[in-house]
Amino acid sequence: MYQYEFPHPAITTDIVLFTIRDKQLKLLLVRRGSEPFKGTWALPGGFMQIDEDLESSARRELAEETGIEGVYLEQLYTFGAVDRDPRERVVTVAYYALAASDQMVLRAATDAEAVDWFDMDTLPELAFDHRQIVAMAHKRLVAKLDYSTIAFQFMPQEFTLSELQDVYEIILREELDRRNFRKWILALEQIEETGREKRQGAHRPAKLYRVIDPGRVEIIK
Amino acid sequence: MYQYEFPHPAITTDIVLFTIRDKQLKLLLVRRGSEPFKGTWALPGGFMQIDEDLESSARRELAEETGIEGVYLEQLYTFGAVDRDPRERVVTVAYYALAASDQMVLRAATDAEAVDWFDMDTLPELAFDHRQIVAMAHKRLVAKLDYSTIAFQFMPQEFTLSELQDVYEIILREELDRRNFRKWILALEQIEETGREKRQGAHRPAKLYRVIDPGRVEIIK
DNA sequence: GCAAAAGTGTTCCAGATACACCCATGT
DNA sequence: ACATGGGTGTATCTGGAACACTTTTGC
Repeated sequence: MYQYEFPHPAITTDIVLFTIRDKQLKLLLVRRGSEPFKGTWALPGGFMQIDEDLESSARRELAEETGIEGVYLEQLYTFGAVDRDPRERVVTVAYYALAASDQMVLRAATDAEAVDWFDMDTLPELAFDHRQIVAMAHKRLVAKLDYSTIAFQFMPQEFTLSELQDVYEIILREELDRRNFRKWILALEQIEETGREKRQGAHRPAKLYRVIDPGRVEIIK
Repeated sequence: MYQYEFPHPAITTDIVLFTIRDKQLKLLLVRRGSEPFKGTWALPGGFMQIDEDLESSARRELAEETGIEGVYLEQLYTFGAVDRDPRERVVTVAYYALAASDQMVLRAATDAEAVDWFDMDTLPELAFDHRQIVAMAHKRLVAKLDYSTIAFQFMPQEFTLSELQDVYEIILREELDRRNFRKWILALEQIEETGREKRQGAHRPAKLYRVIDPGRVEIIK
């Protein structure tokens, strides 16, 4: 038992992990194995330990619940409505995360818990205020596409310009002119040719590119 | 005494309140009246109550410690390094706030506490990790000036275009062309003439303007 | 009449947009 | 040979940047 002179809230971290698969923007959810909201889909996340910092907590929860490690992670917003958890006062620090779908090995579902990817436009009912958290993360993702190089976080090590353009088109939900897109993305000087090609199907092979500084997300304005 | 099965951190809110006064960007600080960091300047803020939400906590602390109410307030970032407070584990949700200096009546200092405004370029030593919090708030303020109408939050009800331009120049630390600034700011259609003038000194009077929707901060891209 | 800030338009440049044809491959 | 996606250049438009003189007032 831990005792305090005045009441303390609990702190959780929740992670909104996006990826792109099958030409769709996907969101990772876990099915809750315990009350409250048992059986309902929710964001991966959970209680912060007293001796770990916030980002470590988010990474640990993501790894424990889904087996996923090493993704791009950024703090999103902190949600603290008084009644957002029926058990006790819980403040959650939400993160959003992006990953290339080929980087991820989903852990075989532990316990009775299930983990799965959902299309952003056909999400199930979500536990707590997770719908609101997802909405904010999605808005931020769309906004950041315009003024940062965050889209590269969705790409595998090598990719074609068409694949990269697909990512932008899927997230922005609009078609882009191929020539203008290529001019723009190359002018950023954030990607370079690998010298290799991707042959696929009955047409001209596409040059493969890599991100010059894969860990970094640049503000491009 | 309050008991929990596992240890809970404390949650605080801290407020980085900016204003513009004497052609300088100023920051509000309070001198700590108790340990730790007794006597050191710090951001206004304090422990969140178990039955209030985060923003309410920030507004309450600001009002209690400084007497200031009704300012523009926006969540900044949540700081949770394990050792950021020597007493116990404390996670702080930082807010930044902006106000017109004429709107604010500083409360006469209560207790042994002092409250004062400091120039951003001559800040004293700060308690905890507040220097880092201030740095992030300042960076955000400068960035938001470019893509939102946040600067209006510094203005009194009626103001001249020169006064508004001063605000931009002080925060951006660069001079702006008067004609271009006026063209740009009027094209936003966020301010309108009041029909009144400001006569001051031996020169042509300036038209007074007001913000059309003072509560709102628009993203202008 | 003079000092001091307010007010006002046009030119220029750079970055974004629109747009169509040839290329290399597999079948 | 043909179907498929890959690759490329130019003309136009638009928003931002540079730039100087006249107006109104108080003293």
